[in-house]
Amino acid sequence: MAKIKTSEKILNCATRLFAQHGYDGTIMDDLAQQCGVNKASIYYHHKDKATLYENALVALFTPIADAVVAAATAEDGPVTRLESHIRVFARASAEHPYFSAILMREMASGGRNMPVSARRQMERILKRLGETLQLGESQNIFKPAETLIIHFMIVGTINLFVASIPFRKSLPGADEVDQMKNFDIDAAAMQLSRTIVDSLLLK
Amino acid sequence: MAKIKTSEKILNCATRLFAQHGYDGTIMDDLAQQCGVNKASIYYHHKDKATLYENALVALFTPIADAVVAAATAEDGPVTRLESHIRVFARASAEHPYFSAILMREMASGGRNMPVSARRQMERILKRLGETLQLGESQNIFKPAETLIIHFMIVGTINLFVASIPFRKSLPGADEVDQMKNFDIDAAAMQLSRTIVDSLLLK
Amino acid sequence: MAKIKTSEKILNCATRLFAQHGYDGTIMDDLAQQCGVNKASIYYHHKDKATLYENALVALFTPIADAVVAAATAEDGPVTRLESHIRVFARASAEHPYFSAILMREMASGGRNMPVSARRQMERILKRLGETLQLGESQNIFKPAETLIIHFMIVGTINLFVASIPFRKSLPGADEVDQMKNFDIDAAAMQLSRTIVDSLLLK
Amino acid sequence: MAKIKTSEKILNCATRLFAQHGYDGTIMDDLAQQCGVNKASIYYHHKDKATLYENALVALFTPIADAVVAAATAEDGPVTRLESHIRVFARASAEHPYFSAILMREMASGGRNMPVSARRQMERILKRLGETLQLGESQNIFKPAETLIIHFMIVGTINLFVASIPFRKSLPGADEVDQMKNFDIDAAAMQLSRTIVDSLLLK
DNA sequence: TATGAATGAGAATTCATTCAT
DNA sequence: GATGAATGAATTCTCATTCAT
Repeated sequence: MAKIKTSEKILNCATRLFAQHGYDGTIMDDLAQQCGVNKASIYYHHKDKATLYENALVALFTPIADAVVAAATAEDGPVTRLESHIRVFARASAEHPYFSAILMREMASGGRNMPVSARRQMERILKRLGETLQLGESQNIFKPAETLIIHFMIVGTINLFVASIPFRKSLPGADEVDQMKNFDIDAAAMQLSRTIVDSLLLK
Repeated sequence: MAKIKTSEKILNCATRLFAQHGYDGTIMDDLAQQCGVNKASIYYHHKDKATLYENALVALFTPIADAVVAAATAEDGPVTRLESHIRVFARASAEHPYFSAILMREMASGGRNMPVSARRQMERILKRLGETLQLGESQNIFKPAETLIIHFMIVGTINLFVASIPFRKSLPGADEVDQMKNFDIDAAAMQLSRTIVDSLLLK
Repeated sequence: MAKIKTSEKILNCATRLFAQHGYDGTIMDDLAQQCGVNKASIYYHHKDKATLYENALVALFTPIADAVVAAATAEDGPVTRLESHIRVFARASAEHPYFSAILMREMASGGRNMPVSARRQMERILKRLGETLQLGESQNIFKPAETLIIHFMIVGTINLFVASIPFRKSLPGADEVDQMKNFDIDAAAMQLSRTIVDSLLLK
Repeated sequence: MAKIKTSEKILNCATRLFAQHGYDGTIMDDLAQQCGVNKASIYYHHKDKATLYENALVALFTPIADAVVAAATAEDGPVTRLESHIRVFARASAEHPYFSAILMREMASGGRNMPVSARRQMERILKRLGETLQLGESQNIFKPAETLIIHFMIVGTINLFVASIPFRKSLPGADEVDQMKNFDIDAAAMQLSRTIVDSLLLK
């Protein structure tokens, strides 16, 4: 069993803390303690807090963008391609639970502080969506639509869904089937997908 | 011309800073400077930072929930009621530009730190939406749907749209009609509305 | 008895520590303790360590330059003027015992880090000396000489003399009249003065 | 071409850094980087920072004291012996440019931290000067004078002259013959020499 | 000998909050 | 109500030194 390198251990731990508490709310002392390394080690591997944040975001955003772009490419028709785009984005968000929280905070800041390299990844996703919608339009399958709005719809909805899971889990569950207890990301993605596709299809 | 009371001046300024920088990123010194009052005055009027945050959130969330609830009530049919719900929520979000940023940060934190009084307001909005959807279902106009997902769709989309306006405005706009420059909240609300309603309507 | 303002108390104390330990060797914690104020108070009054250093140097160098310039002006002939220049510089150095140590360290650094405002004061002294030598030359009393060398002779000698007093005081004084125990600044100034004037006078 | 031993490479580099930044201002990380060795290697060769400093100072001070003592010995008369003392000290200082800076810092600290072995070297120089002056007095060539003052005059002047060269070189030289641009150590030594001898000679 | 990694003890600076007037 | 000053408790970052290989 290969030993996880300290540098990565710090990065993983930092990602979690940044997601939970935000940049300013994350304390380097806590980070050191939580990953069981000396505080100075963090600085040995990651220059400073800002750089650590950048490193964490790039490591987090890149595989998600990769997955979404690859998934959309694998499909032929615009409908299945769009469905795939949404499903894979939703699953990737659920699998990297820190992604949504971090992205939401960044969007809340107007993206002003988001490292350029992380922003690039979001742009890759947006661009792919635009191509898919364009494909649908050109085949007279989709109505014309604002890519950006659709993008926000997907990202905003999934983000909220995923980021609110811990909160909803913590609620005193009065009812097992209580909708506040709905954590099934695939079901959510499917409803979102159907909603968007339905509204895009030319009758 | 009525003089704005110091207490309110502080509250307004604080709301902006909390939206821009988050709770941890907001510094009391800056706040004092930006509203032109002495730092000690803040404490004279607002106990401490946490209380100030609560006060700011309640003052921000309440009128928005009021507007949404009132708007939905004013309509008769489920479709117009839902449309009204979305349109008013979108407009209110755009008019209180700090609302979206703050709500997004809170959701990113899983709502763990959101003052109860602020959370109540979000629950009022969610409840109203549930009633509207239920009305549509009982009249055989809407398919059954998960209220929470629809709620996240509305809130997530509008939040992202509004919160990203400053960022998008700051982009070097190559093209005037560039969609990244789309700031028309009513148009965005309408597309969102159509998307959701289309997908809900029984064919 | 007027209360010494905290800001000045800090400045005085800082001047001493900077003289004794140099910029890098001076620790803000120690400073706070030694002047009996809270560490944060230092930052309330003086922005940061570098600024504090600047403030200390200006407050230290200015009165010395003032005294030297004024003294030279009060005399008529070049000889008495030069003697006065040296004597007053020596006395001022002895009265502000931190001046010599700080100046020596700055010269050791090649003056690279000396705040401009402090450097200005040294330039005033050098300029005054140049005028005095020029006066002597024009009256056929002095031989031509390099102002800078004479300046270094005065400053270097007095600096060493004054800065070494604490060290020499700490020596186990075998003999009361041991020259290493010579602390009489006026006598030292006089010998220096005579040395320089003798060598300058046209025979 | 003999390979410079790591140990010496470190020592040379350390001497420069100590001269430029002082003991406290010299950082072991920088030292390692600047001499291109691993930080741990420094400790392999030199125990710790304090010891390294001692080693550097002894290696620097010893040849200078040797040269001065030897030079004075080679001359017969007190005048030429004194002139030689000054000239050789000046040249040695100029050839070992780090000597002046380090000595000035040590004097600024009152010599409190100077390694004993380094101090010994300065004492050899002082002792030799005393003997030369004594010789002049006993031959009725020199007036009585305080050895220590003469020593300070020599050391203080030359130190300042040498240590300020880098700074003066960095000045925007308006004029080529500008005296601030005077770097000729021999000329400076000669003027200093003449000044001191003139004032010592019995008329 | 050499080196990448690790670390305890600092050291500079910040920040929410309080106090005296 | 308002304000300049003060402060204790963090918080980020540094640095001399050591360790394992």
